[in-house]
Amino acid sequence: MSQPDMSGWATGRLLSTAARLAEHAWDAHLARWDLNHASFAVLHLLSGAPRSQRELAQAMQVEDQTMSRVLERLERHGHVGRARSTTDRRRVEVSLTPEGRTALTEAAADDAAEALLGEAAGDLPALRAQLIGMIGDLSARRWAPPD
Amino acid sequence: MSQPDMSGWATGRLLSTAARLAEHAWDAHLARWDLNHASFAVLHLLSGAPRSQRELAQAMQVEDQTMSRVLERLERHGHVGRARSTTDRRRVEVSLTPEGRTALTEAAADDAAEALLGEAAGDLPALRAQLIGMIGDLSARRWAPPD
DNA sequence: GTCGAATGGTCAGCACGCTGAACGTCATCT
DNA sequence: AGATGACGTTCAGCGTGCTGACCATTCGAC
Repeated sequence: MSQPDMSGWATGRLLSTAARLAEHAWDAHLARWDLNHASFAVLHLLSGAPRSQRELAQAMQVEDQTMSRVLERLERHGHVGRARSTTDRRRVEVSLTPEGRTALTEAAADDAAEALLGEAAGDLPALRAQLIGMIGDLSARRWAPPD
Repeated sequence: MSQPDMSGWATGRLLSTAARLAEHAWDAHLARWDLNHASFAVLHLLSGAPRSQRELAQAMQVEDQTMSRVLERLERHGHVGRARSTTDRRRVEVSLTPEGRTALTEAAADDAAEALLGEAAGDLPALRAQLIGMIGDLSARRWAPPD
């Protein structure tokens, strides 16, 4: 089957398409544990210590509202617990449940998706370096200080 | 402001984040014409000749249902017209309206987003080549023949 | 102490992606 | 011609992302 010619595509479209395909492959792998690309990354962030929702949102470069719903889903599936902080009752402390920790460990163990991307990308380290540089640049522009 | 350390991020997460940031910058530019990254790409595909919805979906590497709704929105804003084909009444022929063509021309004229990505990415041609290779590989796996 | 601003989360609503299921239309085979 | 299957589109529903608006809590200035 012939691939469409992508040489004329805008770079943004290439990025979105590649991201979608990567997410799809990853989600297929993570579905076993009722996880997906977003929630898995959150579990990973929580593996060290509990965090507030805003901390998680910032670490994921996502808006608070988005994180709120991802966590709602994670809680619904029993992967995390949420409890209002006792010292600051505005904050919600999010922590891994034992089930969440197990799921994280198992899902991270055979990371088929990362291996897949390794094959698909010619030079994975170079790609990662490019993406990291790009994210740094674009997110600095987006949340630029009102100078 | 210190960037979070992304060296530990999964590659899929890097891709998604970079794509989201690129889409955001692009959408901000296209909002003037009631367009966004998805609908703009569709207009571009239609600039040559009218197409059926399925053709558009395949060209965009997207499911039919998704394309259906993007087109519904484009029609609502007057950028495209949709008409049942006379030769095959299952098909819907999508064509640019004059307003759509004007919007496409204007939006494509000063493509601020592509320039932005050019700055953000160190080596844009290399990045594009990597992404194109990756999309080819991943989409072949996804829609692999039932061998 | 009180008032107002800043902070942390949530709700409502939109858009793009996906899956699964339905619908009308064509094409083919008998 | 009638049944069967393939095709093109849409509907229902979910998930992640966004924006804008709202609520409760805390902190600071007075």
